Amino acid sequence: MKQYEVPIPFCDKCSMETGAIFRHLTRDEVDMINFEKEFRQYKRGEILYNEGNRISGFYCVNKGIIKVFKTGFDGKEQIIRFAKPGDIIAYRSVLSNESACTSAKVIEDCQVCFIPSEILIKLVKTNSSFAHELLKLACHELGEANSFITDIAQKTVRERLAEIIILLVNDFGLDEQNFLQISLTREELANIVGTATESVIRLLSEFKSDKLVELNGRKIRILNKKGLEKISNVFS
Amino acid sequence: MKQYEVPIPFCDKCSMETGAIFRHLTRDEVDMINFEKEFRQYKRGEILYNEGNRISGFYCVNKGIIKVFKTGFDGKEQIIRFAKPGDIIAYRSVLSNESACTSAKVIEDCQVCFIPSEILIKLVKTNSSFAHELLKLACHELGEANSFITDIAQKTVRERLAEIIILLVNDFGLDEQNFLQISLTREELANIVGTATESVIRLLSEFKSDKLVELNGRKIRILNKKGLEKISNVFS
DNA sequence: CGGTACGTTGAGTCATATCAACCATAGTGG
DNA sequence: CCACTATGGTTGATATGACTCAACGTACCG
Repeated sequence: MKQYEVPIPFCDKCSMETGAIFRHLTRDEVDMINFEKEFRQYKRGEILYNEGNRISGFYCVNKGIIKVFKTGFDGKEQIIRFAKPGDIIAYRSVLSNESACTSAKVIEDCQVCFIPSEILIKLVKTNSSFAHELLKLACHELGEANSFITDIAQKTVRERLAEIIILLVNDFGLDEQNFLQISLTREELANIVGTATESVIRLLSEFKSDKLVELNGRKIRILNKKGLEKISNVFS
Repeated sequence: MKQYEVPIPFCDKCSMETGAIFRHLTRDEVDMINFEKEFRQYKRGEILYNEGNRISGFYCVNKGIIKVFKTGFDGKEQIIRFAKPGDIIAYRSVLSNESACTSAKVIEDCQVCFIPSEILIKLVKTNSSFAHELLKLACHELGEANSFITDIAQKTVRERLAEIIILLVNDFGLDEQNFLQISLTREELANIVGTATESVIRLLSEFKSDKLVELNGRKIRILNKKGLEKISNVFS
């Protein structure tokens, strides 16, 4: 009956992480989550939930990377954001009491805690710092969404691709050899930028010619971050 | 010393409106807002606040229409949303404690209540239903932003223009003669859709040729809503 | 060894942006 | 009352970024 190789992590970790919303919970509240939550593991390609689903809880990512995307009219994915350890997903649907407006799929094998909706609602009702923290989170994401809308509407694909690479660097970091710490297919990159796969390929190899990046399959090595920033028109 | 012709409205109205976030406030809380708020009037073209400003409160719209937009790299506006009576704006910045990520400009002469940040924060802390309601609002807007991102990234300008017209109809309604109840310049339309003014002009006159709309200056009369929906690929 | 998913490259097309000229309207000031 | 100016709307010509389609290469997997 031993289904998991890994021990179920306690949420104490999440609750201590700076940046995680759980840091405003009391000891008792963390214990309650630990008691009520369900631990789950998923492999690359697996789906946590689908657009349109009624959601019965939200997820806190413990390990791995998840992409959150929306399926457009013709079936093309638009990646909205990524979730990495410490991030929560699906809270939007729970709180707005709407069905999921996005789907979530695993990019890198992951471990998550699934926490029932009632817990989230209860915490919002009883712990006002936590509610405030969630509001901050939602409002912050809203600000990012606004920026993204403006970018997609106004920038060229070239600018957007450069910008997305920068954002990925900031979110996931580089290893010792300056390789981006998240590996995406060209199609996935295209689905963030909002363009065709072939366009990403062509632009990436342009960036390569211009000595901005080095490509090794899905691994992207950043050679000239400043140069990319300049192309992306990120500042001013 | 009589500066305003209109009597200062009490927020009781706002607090009773269905859909407005204030409906979960107690009598005392509404009274507090009435006491602390500042009543302001603005004419078309005036600016409530600018991108980058530190915001010391949020606005509740009592009358008129306001556009909320972001200024892109080359100075082009991207309209993010409109606010009409009952809506609140700038709450995002207050709650996330960031400076304004958008600007707000009057489209149609308006009256607003300006409510200091502290009040909002205090209400979030003391009234958990109100906090929950705000969370619902923010999460709902987040869902809309996600849809918009997907649309801009994947749909053609033609589809988006049709969709925006539908959305405006749903938000602002039609008068007895089916004229859209908000009047925007072609440039403003372009700045919602994310395209060039000339493209909007050309597409609008195509829609006119196709008997979908009738144009009379800035007034748009809807002749065939179903037809526009079909073009926009809103459903399915 | 075939199959499937991903990556790459080239050629052709089209939607949309850009540039430029022009018209209409309304407000301003002499 | 009339230039004068600003703002917005329209149209045409032209350029081009980006998409589509198609073919082919590559790699991993059972």
